[in-house]
This record gives sequence, C-alpha cells and structure tokens, in this order.
Amino acid sequence: MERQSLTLEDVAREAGVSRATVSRVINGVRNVDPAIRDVVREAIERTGYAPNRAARSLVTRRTETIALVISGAGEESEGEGDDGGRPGDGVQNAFAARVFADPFFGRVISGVVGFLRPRSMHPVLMVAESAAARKQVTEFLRQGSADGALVVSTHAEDPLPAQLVAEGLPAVCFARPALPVPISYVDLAHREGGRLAAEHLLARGRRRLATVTGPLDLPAGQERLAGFREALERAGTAYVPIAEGAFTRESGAAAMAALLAEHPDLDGVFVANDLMAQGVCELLRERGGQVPQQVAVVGFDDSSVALTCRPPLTTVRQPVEEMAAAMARLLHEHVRGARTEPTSLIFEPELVVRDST
Amino acid sequence: MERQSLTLEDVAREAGVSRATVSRVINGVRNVDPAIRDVVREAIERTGYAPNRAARSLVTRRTETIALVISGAGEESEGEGDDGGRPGDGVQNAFAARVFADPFFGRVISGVVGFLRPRSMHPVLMVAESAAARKQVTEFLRQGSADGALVVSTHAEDPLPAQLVAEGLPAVCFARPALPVPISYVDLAHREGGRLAAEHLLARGRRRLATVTGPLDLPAGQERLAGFREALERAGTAYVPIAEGAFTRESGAAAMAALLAEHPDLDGVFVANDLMAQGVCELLRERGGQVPQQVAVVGFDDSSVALTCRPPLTTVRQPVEEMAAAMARLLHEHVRGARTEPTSLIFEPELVVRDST
DNA sequence: ATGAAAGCGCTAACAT
DNA sequence: ATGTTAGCGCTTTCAT
Repeated sequence: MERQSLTLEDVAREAGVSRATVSRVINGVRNVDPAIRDVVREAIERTGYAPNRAARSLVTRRTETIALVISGAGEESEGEGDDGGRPGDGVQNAFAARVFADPFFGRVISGVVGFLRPRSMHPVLMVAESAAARKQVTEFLRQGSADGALVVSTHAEDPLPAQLVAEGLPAVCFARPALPVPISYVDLAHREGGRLAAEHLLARGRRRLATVTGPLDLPAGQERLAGFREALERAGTAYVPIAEGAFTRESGAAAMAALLAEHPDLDGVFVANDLMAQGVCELLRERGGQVPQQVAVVGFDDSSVALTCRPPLTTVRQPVEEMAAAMARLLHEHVRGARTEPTSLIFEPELVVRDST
Repeated sequence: MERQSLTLEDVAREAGVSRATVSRVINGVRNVDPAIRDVVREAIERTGYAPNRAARSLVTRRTETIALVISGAGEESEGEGDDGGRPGDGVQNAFAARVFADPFFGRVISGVVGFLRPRSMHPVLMVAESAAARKQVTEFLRQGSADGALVVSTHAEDPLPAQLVAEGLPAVCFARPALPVPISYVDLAHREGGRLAAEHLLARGRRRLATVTGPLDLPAGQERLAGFREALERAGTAYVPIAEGAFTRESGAAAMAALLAEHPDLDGVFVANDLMAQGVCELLRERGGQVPQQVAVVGFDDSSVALTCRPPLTTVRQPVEEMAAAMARLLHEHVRGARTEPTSLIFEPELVVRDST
C-alpha cells in the first residue's frame, strides 16, 4: 500500500545515480552502462516505483491514450449539461443503450483493445450523439487528454469527422464518412459483398429475389445495394424489389412485410445486415414460411446474431475486429507522425454459408 | 486549427490580468470581480483556449478519469506482452470478444457513461483476464492515469479486487466479490429474485419445476438458486431438480437437455439468466415443446435478449443501468474523500411478465 | 556514459 | 480581489 508519492528522485537516491539516468533506464534510451542499468532496475523494483503519467505527458505532449467515439447525429439526450451533479441525473442514456445492444460494437472494441493493449494503451470510451457531446469530444482532445480519436458513426450526417479535421486533431473513421472529409478511414468493399450475396442466391437457383437495404443515406447502405443489383443485372435481371431498413431487427421485419405485400412469391432475399435478417427470419416464421425451403435469406456482417438466429444465417462476413485493429494502427501512425496523408484501408468481405440458404 | 500551444499565460496577457486570475475564472473560484471575470471569459473565448489536462493533473493529483475494468480469471490470452509492435499481433482478443457479445456489458457501459458524462468524465475501458493484464490495471492506477476503478468480474476467483485493495487504490465492484474483500460494491438482492421467479411459476399453476442455475461458485448463482429453493420449500416442495450452467446460451440449452433427460414431464423452469433462457427456449422448440403451454420459462436480468427471444421472456429484472450509475457514484465519492468505508448498495429485482409463462 | 538544470502549464499558498 | 511565486514529477538539452 505504497502511497503515490514515490518520485524519480527517490529512486535515483536509492540507486545512487541522478534523475536523468533513472529516466533513461525507464525509457530504454541507449547510452546507459549495463551495470548501472541493473542497479537502477533493482532500485525501481525494490521501491515499487511507478512513473507519474501527468508529469511525463506534460513534457512529452503525449498521453498514450486514444478516444474511441461512438458518434451519432441529431437525437439529443434529454438535457444533460456539463454542470452535472443534480440528483437523479444521467442514470442511463438511450443512445448509448441502443448502440451497445448491437453486437457490432463489441467487435469494434475487441479489435481496438487487441491492438492497443500490447502497447499498454487503453481507449477512453465516449458517446457523442449531440452537439454538446461532440463539443466534449473535441475539448477532450484539445486539452491533450487523448492523442487522437477513433470514430464510429451511426448516422450519415455526423458532423464530428469534419469538426475533428477542422481542429487539426488526429482521427480515423470506421467507414468512409457520408460527407466528404479529408480523413483516414478503414472500410469494407461493400459493393463486392452485395455481389457475393447475389451470386450465392443465384447459384442456389433462386430467381425471384428482393433485398432489404440499409439506410440509403449511408455509403454502406448504398454500396451493398449497388453490388447486389449490379450482379443481378449482369445475370440478366433488370429489376429487383427493394425496401429500406434501418439496420435494426424491427426495421428488417417491417421491410420484409412490405416486400411480401407486393411480391408474395419471393424465393430469396438479401438483407443488408444480420440484425435485420434476424427480423426477416422471425417474420417469415410467424407467417409460416420456411427458411430456406421457401425463402432463402442472406445476411451481412457475420455478427453474433448470425449464429443465434434460427436458422443460423448465411451471411457476408465483415472482418470487424481486424478493421478496428487497423483503424487503431492507422491512428497510432498519424499520432507518431509516421503517416500524414489521409489514408483509406479497404477490407474484402467473405461469404459464410450456413443454413438460411 | 489552433495549435495546442495556447497557455494560461497567453490568455492572461490577452485579458490584461495574471495567470492566477484566469485560473480562478476557469475553476469557478469565488473572489473574482464579475467585470474581470467577463473580460477573462471573453479572452478565453476569443483565443479558443483549452487548459492542459496533464499540467492540471500534475498539481491537483487528479485525472478526472476512471477505469472501467472487465475482469476475469485464469484464461490467459495467447502471449500478448507489454512490448508490442510485432506485426499481426493482437488483432482480436477472445475474452473481450466473448464478453462484449453479452448485452449485459452494454447496459453497464450505458449506466456508467450516464453518470460520468454530465461531469465531463469518461471511462477508460480495460480488459483484465490474465495476470499480466491485471498488472496493467494496477500500474495504470498507480501511475495516476485514472483516479479509481470500476470492476465487473466474470469469474469467482478474480484476484483483482483484492489486489486493488492491497495497493490502496480506490475501486468499486459490480456484485459482491466471491472472495471476501473490504471493498465497496453494488449488487442485487438475488435471493429475492429467485423467490419472485418461484412464486410466479407457482401462481401460474406449475408444479413440476426445475432450475438451470448460474455458476455455483458465484454468489449470484448461489443466491438466485437459494431464493428459488426457499420459496418452493415454503410452498411445500422439498426437492427441486437443478442443472448448473455458465450464463451462456449454449450452456443453458445443455443444462435443459440434462434436466429433461431425468424429468421429461417438467412444466416450469427458472433459468438464472436470459442468455441461458434463450438457449432453453430454443432447445424446447427444437424438441417440439411449446413455451409456455407445455413448459413455462422464467429468465433473469431483463437484458435485450429477453425481448429478442421467441417467445419474449418473462424475467426477473436487474436494474443494471442504475446499478452501474450507482457504482460510478460510489467511486466518485471515494475518490473525493466524501466516503471512506467500504459500502454496499443493494438493489431490488422486479418481475417482468411477458409471454414465456 | 552521466549529471546539472531548465522548463512543460498549471494550481495554490502567500502576500498585497 | 488580485498578483507573485513556488512547486507538481518528468524529459531533455547541454555540459562534462
């Protein structure tokens, strides 16, 4: 139970050297006599010294911390200000609750932590769904509380990436921002994913196809649809019925209901994410439809619900963990100055065949 | 795009006052002439000044940051060290991936963020499933990178709480540690929850009852079972079949299979969490059993899967968001010195009736 | 290869 | 009510 008051000075005295030498040993700088180095290390061990991060940050101008921001647009949370402290405030946060219910974010966190942890770095989790919350994010970075930001947007109109760039703050996005911004990002070849889904359904002999799309103001929504359409077009199908969803289970079911109302004889559907595909499967089952005998369903993401779903989903895998790790690596390079230009890193999707087709 | 090099000095010069005065305005200290205060505020606004956190932390010895630790025991991840940097390392993390697939953690994060954000504080997310990872957590705190830790353990033998206490680091646990440790925690009246489940099943006229328990080395597992048993005992039932699960969907299905093998005529089952209850429902459906007509199922938690599950689950609600917010508040009080003794805060469960009973 | 010393930007006595 | 000043613990020239 050593009180947090041990300083470099103490260790230096213990080892019979100067502060500077101890600092060099700790930071692994060369030019230190191996014998002295060992003496110092032993002194550190014996005293249980832990360097003070604030003091180090003050001089290095680095925190070795990055912010992981889940960012939305619009939907303000009810009256949370910066002045906190009133009783009963902020017991929960609707946006945060909804967002973290999506298994997608668990994968992002897992990937980010996978990259950061071996480097003794840890992400600060921030939720930014309102202008005030976005302000908190930029302030946080401008104060030097973190070296940069990883941003995962849930909406097309998210102004955060542009704000970050305008402030000159290092940042990397998951997915290309819908609004053009000179910022680095990792993304998936969504179009290719749509193509994979179409070809698989065709190969299974399905001909009366339709698709439940993601939000069409999001590049991911547009591109998955475009790839699907393109492949069908090449196979000779000029028209394909579509219904737009919102990447939630409920919206998937609703979109499918709309599709069935117009085209009761569908035999295959490409759904732009697994959560919506789950909704689709449930709706079909409730109506007595058999998946895949009657209607084949292809999802997108290969999230945990793809396995939970009955039947387990054939889906287009998005390597989220690897993408998240790459996003962290990109940011790390920007912060270190090893990379300066906005860079895009595109990953390839992969079809995972299970029982829904 | 102001470079991060604006200091108090600059603002002071701009406002024509001393550094100290600017500092007082920023920190809301009294004894500042309202006129001067406004001049200073304007200068801050004009220059776009943001105080440097490291410099402030260095003198206040506070970071206004707390660590949110998801802690396990045993299961080491494959060879991640502190020296990072080899290519291909840490793209993902099995423990983190599994943990964040559980909707429970989303609720914890939501509750914690709900409390912290109005105070301009943000959690640093840490995953600690190995001795090395736990070391990172204590080092992080000893360096003064965070003021304290919120720890959510996934295993009974988790040594982290005891380590934190031994180091004199402020910490609060979600749930009472299985090993006795003088530490603050928030928890649920699990026994009461078990009782609620039993009484509801009895009220529904079910008499051939059984239960799928959580891990019995966890207080939550033991207590939920104890409460269930106790209530049945009072109603005259001396014996109830049990099968132990691991709080995962798969383990729930397996436990139910074992139960059915011995007691094919069950008409009601209490399952110690919703994830396992989902597994139970799926197994029953696969075997042609009707829920609730044939077997009534009561879950525990009221997590998002309770709604996703077919049929939607009757379950014992655990107010996770409020508990998480309370945990953050408790830690905040400990850090501020407003509270010194280890404190327990017990929340009451609530029965939520849906379609599975 | 090592030490001395100058700050990093801020807060908090203390003096006025 | 405001200014002056002494550090907070560390890294990093610059000497030696």
